Amino acid sequence: MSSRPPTGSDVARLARVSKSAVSRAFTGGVVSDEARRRILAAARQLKYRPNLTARSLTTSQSKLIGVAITHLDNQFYPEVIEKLSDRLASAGFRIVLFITHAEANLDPVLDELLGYRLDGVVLASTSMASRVAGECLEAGVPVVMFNNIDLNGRAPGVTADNEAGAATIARFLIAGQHKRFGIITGMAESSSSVERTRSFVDTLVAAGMQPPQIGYGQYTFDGAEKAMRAFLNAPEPPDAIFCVNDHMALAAVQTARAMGLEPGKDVSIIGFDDVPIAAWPAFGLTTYAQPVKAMIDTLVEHLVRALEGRPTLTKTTRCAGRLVIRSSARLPDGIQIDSNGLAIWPTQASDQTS
Amino acid sequence: MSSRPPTGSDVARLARVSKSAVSRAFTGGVVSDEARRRILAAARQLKYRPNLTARSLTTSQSKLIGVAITHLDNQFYPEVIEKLSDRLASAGFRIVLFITHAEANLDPVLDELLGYRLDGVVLASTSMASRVAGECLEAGVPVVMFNNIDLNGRAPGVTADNEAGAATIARFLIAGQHKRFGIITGMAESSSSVERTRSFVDTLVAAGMQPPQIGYGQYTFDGAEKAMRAFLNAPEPPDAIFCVNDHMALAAVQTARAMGLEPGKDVSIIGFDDVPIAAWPAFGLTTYAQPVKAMIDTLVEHLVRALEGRPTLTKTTRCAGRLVIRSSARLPDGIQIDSNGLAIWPTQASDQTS
DNA sequence: ATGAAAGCGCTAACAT
DNA sequence: ATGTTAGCGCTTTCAT
Repeated sequence: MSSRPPTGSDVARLARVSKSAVSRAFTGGVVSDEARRRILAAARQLKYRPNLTARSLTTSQSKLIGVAITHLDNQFYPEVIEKLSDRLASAGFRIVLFITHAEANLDPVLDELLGYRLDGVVLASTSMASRVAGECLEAGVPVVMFNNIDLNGRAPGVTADNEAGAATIARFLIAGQHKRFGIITGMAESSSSVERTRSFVDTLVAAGMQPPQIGYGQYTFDGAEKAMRAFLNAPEPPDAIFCVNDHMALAAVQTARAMGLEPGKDVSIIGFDDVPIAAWPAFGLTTYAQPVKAMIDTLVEHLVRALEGRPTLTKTTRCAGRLVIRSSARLPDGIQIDSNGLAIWPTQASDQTS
Repeated sequence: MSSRPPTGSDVARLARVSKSAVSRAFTGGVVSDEARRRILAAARQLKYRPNLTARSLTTSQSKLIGVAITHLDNQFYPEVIEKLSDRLASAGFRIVLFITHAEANLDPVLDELLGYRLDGVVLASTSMASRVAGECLEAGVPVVMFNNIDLNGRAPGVTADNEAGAATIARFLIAGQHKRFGIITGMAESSSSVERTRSFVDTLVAAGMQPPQIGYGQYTFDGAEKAMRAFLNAPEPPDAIFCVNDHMALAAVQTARAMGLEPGKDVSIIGFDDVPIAAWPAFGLTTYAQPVKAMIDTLVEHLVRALEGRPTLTKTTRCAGRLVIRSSARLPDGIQIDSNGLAIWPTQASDQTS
């Protein structure tokens, strides 16, 4: 059935114009109204669509953005991908997906990543992100890091304001009269985890509190559960626990319940992300919401800037989020409720570039 | 920095061979060991990688598979995408993502979908899937439907065995001595929803039960919650409710609890999918597990077959899943527990092509 | 405003 | 085994 998709030449012949005229008609060039009419008619008749692959060969623009990401089981990322896809689509770009499993050998992935002559690459929490970023940059492909920083400081990035977020959480917990703190961290090489952890610890200590006990959750449900059990079985269990992402916080909430403790009452648990299910009645997770929309906007801005050849920043933009107060952590006195029915804890604004 | 990526000619020149030799070296053609050595050395030195775009122009194979999907908020799809990406990657294909929001105008999407000369397209629960399938097929692009059927019966597809699943659920509920049934459906145009609903109703009626009350959940959390409230506030509320996917079943569980009812005790709720969080302690959702792995394998098989020009089936393959029994629905007597600690309800095998 | 011609980087006959 | 040649389908000078 599929003889061969029609080409621009086919259309040109039928419309009795040159190939160039067809090209112009489809790329917004100058064509007389009469010619355009004939071309469009011929194109419709033949069901012609410009071959984007051929176009990209001449324009050296693929209109394709690579997105590298590890596992989608953290609810946060599907959300990010969906929003990113939308924003990029309206700018005429499509996403080529690279789901990387901390593979031993990066080279095949790199060959593809660079072979497709993608217009840009987004590196979201990929293992070996800095190495990949370096190679892309060397090949002249713009890179933007997402919730992740280039250790070599060459690629721009966008993250939530991890410092402010973790500090806000610490202060909220202190204000709630908690005395013994715990933290469940993510992967050791994750900058998000590191930054949130450091800020949480620093804020606690600066306020004269004991530094928190540390559990290593590896960003997994099971890891968080294990860490939580260790906390709660200890002689002096923490009464306030910060999990560096919601996925683990949700695990912590359930583990606490399984051990007969009611989150928000017997023990306070706070997460980071504000994934959709954090708001579910079964959890009511208090968490620091990442400003996904703002982050994506910034990300796309970086990308577009680089694409237009404008000088690309190599800074990491940190977007301020906000603490969404629900029921998994005990409230301090004097909390306000906003118009959405969400409690809002005053947090100093911070949306600067650092 | 980015002068211009090196081309095969650059490598050829440096290695003092012809372009074709370089091409052969990178595509597994015949080259003498000596030549290959020089070529590879030159390539490494120049950091050369074949331009996949140019290659696809000559081979008319892009090694790109389009995946169209609506919203990722149903936990089931991230899982599918991840597994699909893995399987395709090992066959040398990458995914180009098309997240479609029931848009008014499909044409721009189609122009892209077909413009990239994708090697194949997967249509997963997209609105207008049949229309899109038709256009792709006409353009000579292989299409496989996922959990969705081509109304015109031209594209092959793979789904879970919805009939068997819903029937198993109905029988399980009947065996559990339930008397009044309810069902919360998805979108009216979703074949999965339609098939599951029909089979559930038919099985109930064939067993001499009253047909279920119907709630329209639209596949959304809010829709399911609303339907659930209507059920439970009625004078004669159902004591057993089947939600055609887990996303809604999870909403139903929480709604029941909010109304003071304990799922599995006061009311039975069963879902369909077995998304990861269905297994979380907070839910313990009894649900019919879609055999994702088998489905993906079959899907990729269809794709590869079409790609190799082998005669493509236009049948829909229905993969048998299994009922995973947890705590959200009252147990019949005589249930067995398998080695995973999951209860297994005997279900007749069914993995045929229909 | 339009067409002719060149070329993007690659592979695939077709020689040799 | 290797090189030469001719495209793949498009955009883009450059003339006219």
